[in-house]
Amino acid sequence: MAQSTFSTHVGMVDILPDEVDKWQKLERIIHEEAKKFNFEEIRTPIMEQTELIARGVGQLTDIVSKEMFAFDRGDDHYVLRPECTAPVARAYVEHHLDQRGGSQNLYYIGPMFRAEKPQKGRQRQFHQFGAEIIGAADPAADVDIIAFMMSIYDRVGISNTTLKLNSVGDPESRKAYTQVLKDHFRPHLSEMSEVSQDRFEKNPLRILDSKEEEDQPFVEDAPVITDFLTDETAEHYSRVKELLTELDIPFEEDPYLVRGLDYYTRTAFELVSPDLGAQDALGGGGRYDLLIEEIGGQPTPAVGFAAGIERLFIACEELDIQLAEEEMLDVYIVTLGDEARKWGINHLPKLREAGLSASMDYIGRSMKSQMKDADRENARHVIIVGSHELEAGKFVLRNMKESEEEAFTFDEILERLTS
RNA sequence: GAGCCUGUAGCUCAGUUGGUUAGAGCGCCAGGUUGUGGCCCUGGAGGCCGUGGGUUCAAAUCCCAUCAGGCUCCCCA
Repeated sequence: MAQSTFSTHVGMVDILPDEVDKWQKLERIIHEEAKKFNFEEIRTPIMEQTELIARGVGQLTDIVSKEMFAFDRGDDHYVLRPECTAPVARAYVEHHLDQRGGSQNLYYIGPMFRAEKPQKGRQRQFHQFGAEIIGAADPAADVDIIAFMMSIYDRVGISNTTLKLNSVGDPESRKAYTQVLKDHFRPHLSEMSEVSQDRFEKNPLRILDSKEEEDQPFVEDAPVITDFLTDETAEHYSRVKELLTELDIPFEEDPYLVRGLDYYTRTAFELVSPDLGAQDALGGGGRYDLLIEEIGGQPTPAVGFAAGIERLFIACEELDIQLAEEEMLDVYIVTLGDEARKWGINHLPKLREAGLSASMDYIGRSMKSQMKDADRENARHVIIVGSHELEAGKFVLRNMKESEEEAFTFDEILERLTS
């Protein structure tokens, strides 16, 4: 690889012209699906106050404790947002969006930042799309969020995914469960991994997430949270499952699914794909009924999801899904000589005003090269302009797909191309 | 943050036990066609062999370090 003077920071990648088509296509799909599901887009700043993320995401999470890009400027603490749920919740509280009436159905697309060691499907600047329903406690909202998420993968054509589902309880059920869980692990603690021993104090639920071999025997026969849910939360959970079944959205219950962010309550879900390797989560989310209050708003139930765009593209590649369609150029003007070139420069705007995409050579290439360039740009038509044409006032219009050509006046050409 | 693997042209990759001016395909530029793309033919440009150090008469090749990427772990999207 040639050494260039500057390069991107580790884990931050350029999205080059050749790949940008698929980004635009995916964004279009997301906007269209959002419209169908009646979600409105929200765009929040890329930087937030560090305290918001710390409170919202959770002080003890990896994201906050070791993965934040944060800096101070004067008395202000800036952080590059590592996720977008806390920012959206912040905007909801700050701008009193509850006053718009009803629940707020919001979605976003944008870059997030986490200072992790990069690997496939994991970058320091990565992109997520996601949605939140704020102000609705009904299980129907949980299911609508999941349906919205799934509809995007359906549109893209990624179908071999597994939706994992769990309920992580409310504070009351979690308290009871945590007690039982600790009692379960305590006698074996010395035989368990260091991380798990650490989590035992900080967040025992996360031990269930452990992939350490020595932990497996104890995780396998651990009690499950779903046995300790309060009546209300259990009812909520079974209602979510009923609705998913009614909507023909297949899911797998995973009693050990624990989300890594502290704000989740009740419903938790994750969409995994066998096409992704180690980083196999396409997206995930859940209910977070405590977050809005935690960051200073009124107690407000909410549910949301976030999904990784780069991971979606990796899955597409594995499945041979071509997202981008070929870009076409309506007209390419091939010019021979200075007079022709002037003619071209003068007539390009007329083509564009007529709503056509139009281009020409600016670097004085041979006719053959200009034709090749037109071909490369996927031009539907080429207008050939040389001294003969200028004298006759008729220009060769070549249809590149049919390989047919005929001479017309410029007005006739406009007429033919726009009709 | 830890372990393992890999860095050669814009891209994908050859390069023998260390041995002259480091190769191919694709792409790019040009010519074959005094004014016609795709196919074909010919030619050309393009490499500090990731970077720094070491061993050696001699290093893309061996050794060390470092950086970057990949795979696991961790974590998550």
